Amino acid sequence: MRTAEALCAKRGARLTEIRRRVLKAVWASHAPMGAYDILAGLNAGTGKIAPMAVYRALDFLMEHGLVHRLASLNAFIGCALATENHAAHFLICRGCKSATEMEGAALTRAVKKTLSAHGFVPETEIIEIQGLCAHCHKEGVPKT
Amino acid sequence: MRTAEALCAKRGARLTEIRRRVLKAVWASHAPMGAYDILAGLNAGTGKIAPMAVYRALDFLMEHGLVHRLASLNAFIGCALATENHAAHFLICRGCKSATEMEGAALTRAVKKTLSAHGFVPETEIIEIQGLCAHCHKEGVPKT
DNA sequence: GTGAACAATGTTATAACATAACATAAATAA
DNA sequence: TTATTTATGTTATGTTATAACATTGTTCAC
Ligand SMILES: [Zn+2]
Ligand SMILES: [Zn+2]
Ligand SMILES: [Zn+2]
Ligand SMILES: [Zn+2]
Repeated sequence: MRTAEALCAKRGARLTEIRRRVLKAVWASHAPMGAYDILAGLNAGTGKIAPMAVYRALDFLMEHGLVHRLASLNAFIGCALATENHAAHFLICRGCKSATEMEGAALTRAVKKTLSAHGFVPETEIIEIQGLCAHCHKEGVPKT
Repeated sequence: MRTAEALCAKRGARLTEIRRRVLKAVWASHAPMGAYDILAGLNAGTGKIAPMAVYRALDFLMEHGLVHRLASLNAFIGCALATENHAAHFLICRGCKSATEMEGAALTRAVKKTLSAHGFVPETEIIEIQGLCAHCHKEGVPKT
């Protein structure tokens, strides 16, 4: 959270109340959260925030690399490596619902190589591997 | 199309009228199509097919590896390598809206390696790189 | 300080994507 | 043929995301 504040300050970006609350909600969850889950959390008390507000906050947070969107789940998760902009690669376990962000230097290199072979200029890189994490696999989480 | 028929015959799977029509629609488009786009196409004449029917056909076609879903676009595209089940890796150009399926042996290897390093057992592999294809980049398609 | 310009939020409505649940019909097996 | 399974029809609803425009708040030049 300090990191987020520092980062926004450095960029002259405003980490407002609602953005902070959304970020906090996303960070508080190990599992990826849907936008409407986040919304429900914010509105748990007396709230009456609208979906738009959450989506706008998420857009802001994504722009600044504090949150990632998991396309395969329509869900959002806090960035584990909130440094400069980076490609996000995720391992998504259907057993424990975890999504682990991985720092894949080798993978990144392989992707780059493949792209340049095609002359393709990348802008967004989505890599999401679904399956079972080591723990859940050992536990014998069933197929379906 | 012959391929699809052969493949289904071999497996005892029934490539019915509606499934065939959906496959044809998806194949006819270079660009990925949304489910409701496909639906609109089928219903262009006298039709009155419901969304469910399209989604069910798509599920069938995906099970048999004839169609892929692009998670980042909520769209579907015909498989360019309709052989055995394979991980689908796509290059998605925002200029010409094309989605190119790539046969990335090296990339596949890199992914495998990374996964085993994490002890992660994969089931579904989503790799979608968005950006500009060589042609659109050369044309100077602008940022936004 | 005042006012212009921009940034953020509020508000309402709707678009776009996807599935649940149950009924009917068609194909296959026994 | 009857039973069983597979596919489709039908209606309704759930889920995710954006459009459009009004209002409020912040910043900055003057
Ligand atoms: Zn990250
Ligand atoms: Zn797990
Ligand atoms: Zn394919
Ligand atoms: Zn292109």
